[in-house]
Amino acid sequence: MGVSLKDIAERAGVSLATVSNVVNGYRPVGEHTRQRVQKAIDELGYSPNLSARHLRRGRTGLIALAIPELNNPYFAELAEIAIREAAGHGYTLVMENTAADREVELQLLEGSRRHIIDGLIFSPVRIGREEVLARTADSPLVLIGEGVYDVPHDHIAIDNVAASHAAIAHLVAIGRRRIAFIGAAPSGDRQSANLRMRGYREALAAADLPFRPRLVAHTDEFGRLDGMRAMRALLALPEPPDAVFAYNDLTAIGALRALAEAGRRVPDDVALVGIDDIEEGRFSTPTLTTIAPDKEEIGRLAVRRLVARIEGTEVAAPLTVQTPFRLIRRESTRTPGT
Amino acid sequence: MGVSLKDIAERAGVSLATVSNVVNGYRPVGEHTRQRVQKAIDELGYSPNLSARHLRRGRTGLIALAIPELNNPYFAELAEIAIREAAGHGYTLVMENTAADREVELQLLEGSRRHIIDGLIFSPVRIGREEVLARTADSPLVLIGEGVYDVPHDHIAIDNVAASHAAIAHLVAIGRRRIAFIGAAPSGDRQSANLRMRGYREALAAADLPFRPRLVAHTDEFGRLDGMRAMRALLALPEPPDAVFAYNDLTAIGALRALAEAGRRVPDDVALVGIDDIEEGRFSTPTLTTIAPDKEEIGRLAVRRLVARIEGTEVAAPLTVQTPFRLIRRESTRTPGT
DNA sequence: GTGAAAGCGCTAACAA
DNA sequence: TTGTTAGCGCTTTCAC
Repeated sequence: MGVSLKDIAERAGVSLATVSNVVNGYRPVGEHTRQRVQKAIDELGYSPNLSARHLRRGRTGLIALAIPELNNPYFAELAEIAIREAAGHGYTLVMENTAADREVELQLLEGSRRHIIDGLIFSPVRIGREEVLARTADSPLVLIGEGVYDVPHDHIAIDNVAASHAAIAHLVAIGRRRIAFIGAAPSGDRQSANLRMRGYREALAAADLPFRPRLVAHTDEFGRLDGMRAMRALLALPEPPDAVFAYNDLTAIGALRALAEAGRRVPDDVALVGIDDIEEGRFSTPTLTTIAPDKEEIGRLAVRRLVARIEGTEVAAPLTVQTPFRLIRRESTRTPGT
Repeated sequence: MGVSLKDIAERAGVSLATVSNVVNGYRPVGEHTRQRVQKAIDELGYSPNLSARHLRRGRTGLIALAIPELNNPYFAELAEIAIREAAGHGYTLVMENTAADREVELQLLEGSRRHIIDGLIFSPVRIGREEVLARTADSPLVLIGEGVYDVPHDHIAIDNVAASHAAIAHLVAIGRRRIAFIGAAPSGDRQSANLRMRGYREALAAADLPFRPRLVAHTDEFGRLDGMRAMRALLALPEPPDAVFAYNDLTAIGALRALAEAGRRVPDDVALVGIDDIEEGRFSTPTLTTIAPDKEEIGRLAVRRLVARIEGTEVAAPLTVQTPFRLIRRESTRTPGT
């Protein structure tokens, strides 16, 4: 199986250590020696055996990104950024799909992959503070998304309550009064749904609008189908909403479809705002107004902080970083006269 | 760093080899011994160090899935299936994004990850038969998608020419005569685009329709934006098409948006068919008629054949497997009276 | 049925 | 600036 350091050493007439130093640059190597070694490497086509390196170093060069749904374009876009950033630091990123399953999330925390990954970027949805605190694995952990705070780990997230606020404020500003929320979690165990719900209620209160429980649609999951069903239910109300704030763009897209099927005009009859700024929302008809998190920043920061922890270059106490977001107004809230 | 075999051996009062055999089951272990060892494993919380195991065995337990765009939901859906299947075989799947870049594809073939992966599932778009034949890496390779045939590797794909045929035949059947194709590759180096183009021409000929070069729209990439631009160009023609066959669902979605912006009705003015059956097309307005490959089958089969090659259980000559596809008719071709 | 020991390829401590 | 060597944790051959 392939060319080893030893082969190179023999070919170049030097010791193993010297070849290793040419490859890794830990200590200086004479110019003449370096060239001979490099020549041997090129000729024989050497590449280091990572298993051996990692066995020795105690690290694998792999980091994991655990997300609740690979199918959600938001996470696919985030993953793409994280993969690129990880590669830039010499790490390979492996994706773990938790499928928003509590058991899978717990296993991940317990270090089911302990020996294969150096660190974990984790977007938990079914577990909370207690479970994270009870974590037994000892490799670095960076949390992304919402839901778990006050734990001794770096955490990158947008301010969900503020984001919801901004969405509702926008709907209020264009004159809507019966604003529905799609995507409340059924059992309350989905933290981010709770936060967005809280922002919804706070913003309603701030605008002096009554909170109407019937305008809150619960969903099991947060995909297109869930959004569509929820919207149908809202449309069946005696007094349907004139605006909808959806948990994410995916449920908003589903709502859009339900509205089209029901023959409602968007935004004239019902205005619509989502969260995530997935590309799909820039091409739907109508295009979708959304709260855009800075995915680039989230992905990059998460990887950077994780790598810093792994390599011990970061020693400061774990930080919770709020990344910026902005409202992107598109056709789904572009009403005449506003 | 963790509990090792040695710790277990000491605790249970047996040799390393015995513990290894309890863990791996390569040779029988006495019942009494097994229990003592198992007890020690449970108490100490042992899990094998994979780097060490892999160094010894010469394998890493990692397989890679290299795709041209993680952002394309088709590949995200495929990846999800492949990850699940790989896990079922005890492998971890890492995703490689080639970004449809020829250089990246070549590096992959040369085994840039030689020592980190046991095998590769590869969806090439910029390279052809020669490059695959010149491959230097020696780990197993399974090709998916179209473009490279007659190479000594397993290959899973749908019959692209037939798929295009089916799409065009459907458009002809609902009475369309000026059928455009969106997604011809500019330089001809994108194999699958060429194949779909071929199917398009053949099907036109079979229906006694003239091939009109002006109805063929070239695109640089194959995303929503590309589809939108191409559609705009087609609409600017003196005699625009009455139907469009798009390279994939993503370009079709872009085309749909261009049609909406231009105020054209779909399917009344222009009917539309894509390929891939991504979920987005089930929720767009109108919903998108598509050629649906059997993603489940493709993902599962690719992983299975790769694992079989890695583990040497498959010794038969490499096979090209054509997986089934079917036309799913939705609103974008649902015309009155057909 | 069980044990002893070699060695996978590499890094790093120590020596020269 | 370069070389020697121990040992990371595991599997596997050979011996008992």
